[in-house]
Amino acid sequence: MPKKKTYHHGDLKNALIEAGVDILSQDGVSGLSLRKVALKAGVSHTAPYAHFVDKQALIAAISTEGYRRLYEALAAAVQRYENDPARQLVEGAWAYLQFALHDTDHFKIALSGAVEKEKDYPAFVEMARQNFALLVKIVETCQAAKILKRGPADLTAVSVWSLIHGFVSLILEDQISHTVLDRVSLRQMLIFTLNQITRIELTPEMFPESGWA
Amino acid sequence: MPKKKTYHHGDLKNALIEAGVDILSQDGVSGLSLRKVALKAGVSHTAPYAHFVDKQALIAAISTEGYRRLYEALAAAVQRYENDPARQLVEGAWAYLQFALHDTDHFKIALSGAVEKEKDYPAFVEMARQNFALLVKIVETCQAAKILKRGPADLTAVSVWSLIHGFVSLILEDQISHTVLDRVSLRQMLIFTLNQITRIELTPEMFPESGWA
DNA sequence: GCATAATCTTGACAGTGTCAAGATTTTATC
DNA sequence: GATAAAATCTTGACACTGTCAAGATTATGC
Repeated sequence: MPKKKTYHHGDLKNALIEAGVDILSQDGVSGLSLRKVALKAGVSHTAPYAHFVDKQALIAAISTEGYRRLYEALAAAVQRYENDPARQLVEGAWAYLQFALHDTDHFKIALSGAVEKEKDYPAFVEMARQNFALLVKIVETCQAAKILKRGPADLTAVSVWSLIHGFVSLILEDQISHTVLDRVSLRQMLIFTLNQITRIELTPEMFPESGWA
Repeated sequence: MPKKKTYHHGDLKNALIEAGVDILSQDGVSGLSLRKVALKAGVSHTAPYAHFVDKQALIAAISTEGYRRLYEALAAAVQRYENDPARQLVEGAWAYLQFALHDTDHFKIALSGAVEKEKDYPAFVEMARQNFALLVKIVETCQAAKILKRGPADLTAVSVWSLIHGFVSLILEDQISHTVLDRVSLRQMLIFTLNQITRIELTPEMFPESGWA
């Protein structure tokens, strides 16, 4: 993987982020070290300091990339089910869950507090803002279609996000009782959970898995 | 703090857990090291290995203690508002939030996946089971009072927990937009969120802060 | 073209989790 | 009650970590 020719790498910053993402999916959050990242990028162990003030800054960059991918997944789900608010809600939540399940450590590092003070990293904040804005849009559409309760869309979006994020987090932490999970599928449980906040009854049959994600 | 007399400590295991809890609240999750814990307990840096197979095992024990305290807080809220299901729901959620805000790192280590495989620690699993059982009870009471939708109580409990846990997690991660948080108080936002799943309208005025917690 | 900045390397340091070997104390067995 | 075994704790070591300092190399601006 490391192919060094010139003294200057050329695009080390992005190479480090890429290497970080790789190591993250391979060794998990606890296996992500600056030195391993540097090694994978083919530079010495302190080279990253030319581009990131400390490890937190690199983690923030990796988190930002994670948030970007999550946005892509969400936006794809929204776009695929244009003019079908209920489906947008369900598939958006489903995409959120799928991302967390398949890119677990990337999800965790971005949304489970690996970065202590994300506020210090504007790019991260901006991606977070975009994601939230997308959610608010979905919520507004759902409210217009009388699928969600009326009320300030941004407040409602926080509630909806809380519900989905909580469910996904508890799944990842393996906190949900197996007497429950043995009885219903993840998708059924997700739809059941979404049902708690919708004004119409959502059934799994209304949302057959399209199997493309 | 470390007062050593005898070669054998006597109750080192619990002393280590206590020291761990202290360090956790002082230096946070990232500042929690085996060696610091050992030092605080007044023993050498490898003494903990006589009681915990590795750091994860100590973290599991600390997490279990965290879960125990959370249970105490929840049980107190439930008991205080006997025969008032709506209030039990609100104050239970409020206690969950307060615990997370005041014992942030203890909450995080127990419920935000610091332990990789909690399943391997029976005491932890048991505390988790007890907490969930308490929640199921609250949910059943609320369902009987037509405050929550009907449906399997344990599934509904997962949904309710998801909502509260997600909200608390997002608060802790500082992920919730400040354009929202500047407008409403945390308690208002929590009640607004709970309102998404209740069949009756909860207003902050119905639940004045009792200021005892 | 040359000074200056950016980039990268080498070397060091303190702190980490964990293992091995041995010292000390308690417990169990006869 | 002596003694073997087990539990507990210490000392020392190892590899790995994030980070700093000093210097080497390359690119950039005037």
